[in-house]
Amino acid sequence: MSISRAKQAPQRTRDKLSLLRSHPLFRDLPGPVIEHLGSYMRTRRVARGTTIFSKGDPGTGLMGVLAGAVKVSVASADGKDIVLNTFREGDIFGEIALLDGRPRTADAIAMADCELIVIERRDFVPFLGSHPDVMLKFIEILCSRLRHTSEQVQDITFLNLPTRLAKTLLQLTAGEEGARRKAAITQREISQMIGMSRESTNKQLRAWAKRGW
Amino acid sequence: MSISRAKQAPQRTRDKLSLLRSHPLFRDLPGPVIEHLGSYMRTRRVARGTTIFSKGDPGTGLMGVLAGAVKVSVASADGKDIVLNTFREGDIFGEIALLDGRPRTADAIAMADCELIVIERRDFVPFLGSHPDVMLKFIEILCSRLRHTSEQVQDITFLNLPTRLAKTLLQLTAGEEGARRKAAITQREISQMIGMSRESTNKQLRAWAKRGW
DNA sequence: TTTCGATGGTGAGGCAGTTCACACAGCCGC
DNA sequence: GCGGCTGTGTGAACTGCCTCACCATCGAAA
Repeated sequence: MSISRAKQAPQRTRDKLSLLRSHPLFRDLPGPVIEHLGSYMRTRRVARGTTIFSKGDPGTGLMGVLAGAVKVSVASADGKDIVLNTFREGDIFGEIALLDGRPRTADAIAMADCELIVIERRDFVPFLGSHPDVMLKFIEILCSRLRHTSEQVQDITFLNLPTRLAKTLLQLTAGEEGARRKAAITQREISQMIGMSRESTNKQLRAWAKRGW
Repeated sequence: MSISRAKQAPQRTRDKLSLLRSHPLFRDLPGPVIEHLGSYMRTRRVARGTTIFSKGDPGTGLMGVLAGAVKVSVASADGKDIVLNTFREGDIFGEIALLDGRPRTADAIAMADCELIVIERRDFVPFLGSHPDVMLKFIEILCSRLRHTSEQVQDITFLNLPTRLAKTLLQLTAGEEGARRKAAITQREISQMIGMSRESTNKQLRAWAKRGW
């Protein structure tokens, strides 16, 4: 997976500043402020499969996806894996450790070759302190994350495999309807998203396929 | 349950202002500001079993527990119930709908006779706008809620019944170690916290009891 | 070309936990 | 003291999903 993939740089449809300018968090900021922020940012390129950060790491900063896709997941002692969230081009992640400075609660892994931006906590926190409007946006983001995670809890406890699978598939296809579905996701990844075994997922998919879907 | 219980007012060990003054959110505010905030607050008394708000309600405000205990839970279509969080004297809940103004994502139910404080969103949001330091505290709270919920997801998917039960029991006893355990919780409530059936919980408890615990 | 690793596909068997059906105790109001 | 309610205790039957074991396919590496 390493060499031949890494050879071709990930498609980058936007640069650092344009990501800031288009993201809801910063969209409303005046140009000079955005450029100021931009000066704090580093970019980082990672190949598919790379661990971007691990559970327990000191949370050093905020990450943004310029190109590629990232999954945030946790592994159990016995090798199982659940995906808590996925992020793609234009998304921002890792806010929690950024904001409260405590260790990361999950792993972040590149699902494709990625180009990321990184803003360090030590640079960002002072900035945040002088920008209450950005704080408000962060509060909104945190709220929506909370709603998402809490819905996840409900889905896991209330819904059975087929329902959860269907729901996940819908979300996946909804996310990429406009773009051609180049996202080529494996069944194993789907199963991790819904917290079920690869085999069960497969069987359900086949059962549906037999009925012509 | 209704009459004889409601007769005796819930034990109130603190008043509105002292709750604000002792809560991490507001602790650092100057006295006059706290009193100003206090002027927005109403108190509300509810009997055990009362629904304080329901999933889907417009989120009107922030709630605080002066006395009693509150559980935040969701019910599934087929009558099952999971508890997402519990709050007791001195805690604050309902921040999410307060902050983003969207509908409540869960029900809040009084687990005992309660005295609550309420601050309306329309009063609080302007206040928040002029108090960035309070925003920061809210960000911290949201982060810790997020960590909690995400841990819940992990527990549900990775841990089996006995482990989850043990963990929950530990948290419960830890929460009330100083105070005499007057919290008299039912097995049904425990099962809802860990997302398992009442019967299974009972059997596990009995199994442990047989071994002398 | 062969080999190898990663993915997709499928069946048999097993078990954790659910559902259902009770029985029993304590408490309350009447 | 009697019915009714809420909470506890328990066994039998059922089942959804996991685990294990295996084979097929395909692309990349050697």
